[in-house]
Amino acid sequence: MSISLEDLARRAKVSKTTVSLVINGKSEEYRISKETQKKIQVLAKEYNFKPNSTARALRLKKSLTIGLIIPYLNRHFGRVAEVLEQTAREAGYQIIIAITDNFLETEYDLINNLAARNIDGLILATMMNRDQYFKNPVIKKMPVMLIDRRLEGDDIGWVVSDDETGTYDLVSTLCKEGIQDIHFIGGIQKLSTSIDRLKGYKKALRDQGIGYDQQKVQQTGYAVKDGYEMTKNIFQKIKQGPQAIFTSAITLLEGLLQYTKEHDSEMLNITRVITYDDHPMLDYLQTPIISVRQNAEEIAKKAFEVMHGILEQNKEFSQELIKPKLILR
Amino acid sequence: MSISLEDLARRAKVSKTTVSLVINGKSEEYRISKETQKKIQVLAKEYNFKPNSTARALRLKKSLTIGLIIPYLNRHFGRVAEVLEQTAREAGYQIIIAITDNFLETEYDLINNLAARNIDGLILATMMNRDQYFKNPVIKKMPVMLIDRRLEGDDIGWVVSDDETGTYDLVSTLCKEGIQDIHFIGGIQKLSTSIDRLKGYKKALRDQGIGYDQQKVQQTGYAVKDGYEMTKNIFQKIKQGPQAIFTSAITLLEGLLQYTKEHDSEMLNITRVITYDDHPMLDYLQTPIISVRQNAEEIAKKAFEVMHGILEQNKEFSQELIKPKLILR
DNA sequence: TTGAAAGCGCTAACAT
DNA sequence: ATGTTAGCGCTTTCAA
Repeated sequence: MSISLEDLARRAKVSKTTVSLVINGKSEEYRISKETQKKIQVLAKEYNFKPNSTARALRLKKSLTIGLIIPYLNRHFGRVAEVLEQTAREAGYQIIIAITDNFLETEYDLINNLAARNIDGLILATMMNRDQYFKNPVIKKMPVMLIDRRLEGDDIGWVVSDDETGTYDLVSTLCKEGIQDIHFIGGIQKLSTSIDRLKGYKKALRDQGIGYDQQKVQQTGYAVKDGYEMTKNIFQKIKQGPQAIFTSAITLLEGLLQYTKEHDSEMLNITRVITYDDHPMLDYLQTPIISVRQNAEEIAKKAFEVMHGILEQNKEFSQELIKPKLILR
Repeated sequence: MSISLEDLARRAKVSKTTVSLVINGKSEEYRISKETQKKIQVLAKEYNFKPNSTARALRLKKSLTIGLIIPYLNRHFGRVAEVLEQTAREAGYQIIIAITDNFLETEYDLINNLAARNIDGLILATMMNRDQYFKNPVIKKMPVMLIDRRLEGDDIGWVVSDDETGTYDLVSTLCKEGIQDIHFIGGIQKLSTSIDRLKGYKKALRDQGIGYDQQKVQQTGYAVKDGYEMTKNIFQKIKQGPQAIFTSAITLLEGLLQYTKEHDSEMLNITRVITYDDHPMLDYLQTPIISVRQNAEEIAKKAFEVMHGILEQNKEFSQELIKPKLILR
């Protein structure tokens, strides 16, 4: 710990007030004499004085800290966190990250936990629904921006990928190759990511004049093993393999690849695969897999920008759809 | 902000002390009556009371916060961060993450930055050398554990993968397949990861009776484009392709794959590839790539355990080598 | 132009 | 078995 403001005041033979004013750049406003300023600044440098941020936070009831709650630190969220951290730091804010593993109960815990740490705002990839969201006592009292998953209504701020359009483009591309039989492997049904991606899928089929078949849609969860099981279900029903499968997340794709590898890799010569989320390694697979890359950087920057506006400029929250990028293969 | 301890005391019609004791689990020690305990606990739950951690930190001069400085949040470090976060939280600690992108200057900035936030300890994947490390004024005054990269000497605590053995096993495996011509594509030369991996490579060759050829070793950096360039160098010298290439990190492997894909993917039918670091997608590449998976979970847990021991039990730092796992393909 | 003092929410030594 | 009180380091109102 470096020396305290009081120590510094004593050595400079002035009051705490004066030191505080100088340190916080309010010398002009309070007309502290040049020489007093100088004296304090020199001593501050000499003793490497840094105001104790804990005391400051307690007094100001502002911690210059923003909480980030996400399901995991995989490629996409890892990148979001990385960029958010850097963007925030440049603006003098600290990000603290907490991981839910997609458990609602964990999310509740973490929200309380972060709130107790006096975060000024929260950026959140939530498992809650609208009801749960508005019932949460912490959420009610704190600026919140959702990322990744949005909730209905114009009274909640969010920055998410344009999942519907992304999926629409992806599925349409395939349809235009003449493929009609496209199975949908999805994640957690109630999340907007799932809802919007399914919407895009349906819309693409409709626009291409292809009938929608409920039987071809499965949504059990985002884990690798979910992808594995859903793939299994498809191949057990259609022995010769379907024309195509869409996976709604990279983890589900992993499950699919695992299943086909364990069983009959040749299947992927017949079955075309497309996926939401991208990964550089996809470039090097045997099977060409078309994907959609979410713009993690843009999402992070925008989310911070809006949060910053709320905290420091009394701005309103807003809702932002970020275009993902189709990666043809 | 939730209600304060004082509020709670007022509602329970007891003093702050009593509430504090009950909340902090010292009821027995101070023989608070069962009914008082009950009363307070019920009210605490009812009002969702969480002690203000800023105030607590100020009073105790402990922030219950540990800084984590790493180069990026990729797969390996992302996993380390994830596990560290969860482990720490269970012990009542908060992790704050900062990203250097492998720039020494950024690292210095971040160290100062975190220090001003009163972190109790620092877990650090450093770019510093021994000299720089001991000269740093912040480092001198704070418990520090290195991860990923170690520094020489027994006066610094660290938890890192056993890079030498990992590489040794990897290279030996290949040698035993009868392959003798193995090129080494490495990262930032001065880091222990590079030094130890090169050591393992040399030792494996020696033990297999294969001569070491300086010409076959390149180490320019850990970026994807470094991997690309180093691969290019090899293939431009050896038109028909070398027998094998070892890449010292997954990013370098990506560079290699990119080069071979852009040029002549057939090359990988001749050239065997092995890599430090693993990725699930490797299972699905055409070319079977043997890899070494670092035990991110173990590294994170151990690093926290040691740090926790230092902070709360006056234990000494220690040095821990964590065994990575060979993944045959 | 500067200082005194209150108070942010909590813990713990000391009292009762 | 529980209460009183000082004080952690800082900012800010009010006073001088």
